[in-house]
Amino acid sequence: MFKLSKKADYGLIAVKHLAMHRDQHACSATEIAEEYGISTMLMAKVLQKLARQRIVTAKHGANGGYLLAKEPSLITALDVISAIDGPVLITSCVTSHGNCGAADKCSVREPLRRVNESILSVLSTVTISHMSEEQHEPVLVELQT
Amino acid sequence: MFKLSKKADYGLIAVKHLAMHRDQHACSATEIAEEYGISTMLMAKVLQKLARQRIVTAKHGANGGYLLAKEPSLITALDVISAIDGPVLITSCVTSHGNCGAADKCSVREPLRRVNESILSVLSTVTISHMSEEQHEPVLVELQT
DNA sequence: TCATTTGCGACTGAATCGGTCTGATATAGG
DNA sequence: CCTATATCAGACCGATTCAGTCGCAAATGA
Repeated sequence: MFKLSKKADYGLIAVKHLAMHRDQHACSATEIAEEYGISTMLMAKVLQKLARQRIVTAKHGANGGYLLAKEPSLITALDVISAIDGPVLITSCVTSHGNCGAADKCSVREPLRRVNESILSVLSTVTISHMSEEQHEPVLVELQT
Repeated sequence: MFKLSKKADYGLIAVKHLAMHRDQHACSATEIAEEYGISTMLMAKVLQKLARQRIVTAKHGANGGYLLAKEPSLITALDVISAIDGPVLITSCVTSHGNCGAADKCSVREPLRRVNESILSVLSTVTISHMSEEQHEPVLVELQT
């Protein structure tokens, strides 16, 4: 329906973990997985996807692991989610090569596109450093109705 | 990943259609389905769910069909979507009877809850009348980071 | 050299989703 | 009253997606 995948969830957990252990040692997939009681194999897969999108950098070999590739304030929730699940599109019609059956007859396509943009804007406003801080300053997001 | 179901999509199409044919005759599921090239059976199912949530009212019998139960400006996208797909929760952790494995160890739960609220707020700001109008005045939505 | 750790693709079982079918009930009109 | 037209409800099925696993290759530090 309208949920993020568990993998995306785990991705956010992992990135936040790395943000909190910044400038310390590199964290291995096993270490992170055990800390949160998640399957090691699955966490490894998630971190690999994050590495492929240059959100984290990997260090091979013994005592290796992952480090954040950028500052926590430069990594948005959208970055992490779309690195793992692919582009965020609330309807299949919205895509460029969209093969929506109702095609051009579809009267909700344009309004939904605007809703989609608003959601993207929310997700890209929230950064990892936001998610680590305690204070929560409200931010205004513009919504084209 | 993060998409609305086709049923929810069809629901929005149907409700918008009813809004545009307001104060005329009741529209049958067949009529709406054919107009947008959607399966009749499926459209019927969608409209039944909308009727159960009192978003539309059904008129049985010959020349029956559906009518909007409220003014288009009082029906939000969130109403329609959650009538069909159930409550909008971006993670399974967020729910009240949440059985998230990582449980209380999960460090992203609270930030995601706030993101979820922002999305709900976006979806409940957009009404059916918004989706029918041509003009698009921007609205500001508050986002707790 | 060897233990550790990432990288990648293939695979499986379970859950969800799109869509269909059947039968029951309600109602307008002849 | 009878029939055609609609909604209503739930069971059902095939296809897709998703969570999670496994095996093997490559990199790297000790």
